[in-house]
Amino acid sequence: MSKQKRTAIEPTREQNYAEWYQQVIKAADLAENSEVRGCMVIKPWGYAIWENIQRALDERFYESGHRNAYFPIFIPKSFFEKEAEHVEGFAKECAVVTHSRLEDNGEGGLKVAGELTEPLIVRPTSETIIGASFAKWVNSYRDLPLLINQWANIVRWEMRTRLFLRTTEFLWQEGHTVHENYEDAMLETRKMLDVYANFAAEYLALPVIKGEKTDSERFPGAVNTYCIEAMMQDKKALQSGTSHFLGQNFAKASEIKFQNREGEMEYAWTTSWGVSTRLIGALIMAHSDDNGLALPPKIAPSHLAIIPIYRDEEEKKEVLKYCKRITDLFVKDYFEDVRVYTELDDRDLTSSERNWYWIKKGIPLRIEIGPRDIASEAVMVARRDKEPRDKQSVPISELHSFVHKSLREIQDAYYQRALEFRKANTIKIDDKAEFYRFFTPQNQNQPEIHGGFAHSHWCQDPACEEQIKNDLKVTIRCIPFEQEEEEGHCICCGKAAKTRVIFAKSY
RNA sequence: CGGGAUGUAGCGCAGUCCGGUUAGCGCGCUCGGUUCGGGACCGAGAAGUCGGAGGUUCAAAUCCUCUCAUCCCGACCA
Repeated sequence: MSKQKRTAIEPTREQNYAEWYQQVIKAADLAENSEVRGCMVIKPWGYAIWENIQRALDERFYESGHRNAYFPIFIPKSFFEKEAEHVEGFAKECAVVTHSRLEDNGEGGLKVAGELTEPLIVRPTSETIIGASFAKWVNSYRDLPLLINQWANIVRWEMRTRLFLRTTEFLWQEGHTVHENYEDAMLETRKMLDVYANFAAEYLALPVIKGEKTDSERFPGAVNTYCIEAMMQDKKALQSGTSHFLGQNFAKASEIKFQNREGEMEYAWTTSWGVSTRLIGALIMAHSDDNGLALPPKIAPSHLAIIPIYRDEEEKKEVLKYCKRITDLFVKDYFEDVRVYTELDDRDLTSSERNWYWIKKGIPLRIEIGPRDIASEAVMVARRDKEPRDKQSVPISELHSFVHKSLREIQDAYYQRALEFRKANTIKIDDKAEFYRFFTPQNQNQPEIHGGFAHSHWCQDPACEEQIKNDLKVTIRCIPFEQEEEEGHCICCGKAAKTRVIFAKSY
């Protein structure tokens, strides 16, 4: 059949986006569903991406004065109850530990025993348990600001899960800070959102929109929730990170008080902010294509796949010797702040099979090395951002600089492509009928990829937000920071409105 | 938790309506040979509690009852 048109991933994005996403993960061997409902196993290639995310973010947190610490996975129920909105927001998705022991049930099985006097909640987020520590640590304005970060796992008992995007247990980072006043806390909240946005752009090659959540989407217990929103290739929005200004709400709940410069006792101002393994989902859906994963070099676990090509043992020996010269060029080599790693793939498979294997894994560069290259003192280099058969010969003498130049170009190309995709699918809409048309698929039974980001006016009435959500499954992703004041009419009710918000379908 | 569907080899499926030798097919896996810079080909082979329990029957993957699990659509969400 027409081999030229065969894609490594089936179905394609166009055919069935949700299934395509699953297949990309499988083909790249990033993760798999575990035996435990809703929980995933993150495999080495996927976990390495997470470690790279950690490394880059951790450095930024440290540079901005934050220090890592670790708090318990269990939160006593009573702690959780202290902040009313907070409880309400998370109550429906908590895993609760009620017993401490297993006993023989007399039928070859086990029964739970040892009921706890107070149930423990497996943290869905740590504001309350960390608050309890902070209450002890903060006594004076001289103790502030207190800047703490925790890398941890979290459990939220979601109904429907999808690898990386929404799993019952997930990995994340949660920053928790305490400040003397409103301004400092607000500054911190916004600063960390910038850290996230810059990280997303520079490392994940992911352009994001910074903005504020509406009341209905706000973190339970927060005063303001800020977020970064990214557009996936199915034109849906993915919330990729959040930063919360908590005001004095949690300080009051946890009794975080300090003696201020005037000698009076005062409740502190706190913030919290986080990103999770969901970022890997964002990464996948932003850049991957119908041939599988595509990784920006600054976040890729490995950068060069070296594929030796030979016919017999004798040729193999010679080619491998030549390969050693190539790998030696990149020993302890750095692409900007990222360590360059190479993968020598001399498995007993055909060269094309090995080639496609690395294409599906998203490795930025593939280097084919065979007898012809030895003769010409060169190698064949292929880039993941170009067509699979698009290869070029590069002399060994230029290979190191060529690789570095290419890595930079690939990183930029992914960012540009994602940015252009978002631009092409973002429009201003002022007419209600057009708005409804924009978010309605042609084929209701099997909705095609449609919609995008709609910048439209909103009157701030939650009823309008609710109406749109019910009619179209479209929500306000955020009220973007960057926009010019422009009088208009609410896209739903038509009343006068001053700001445009971003409407989109979302994950 | 409501509506729909599916459980058969590692993966993807056929067979079930209409019960009948040894439960098939594709991919993958193992071995041998030929290949090898666009996902190789030929030959041989291994691999299955037909989700589980109970029932009907001379006979059950197939019919009946119960049960468990998964997926999709809703409500919920980093």
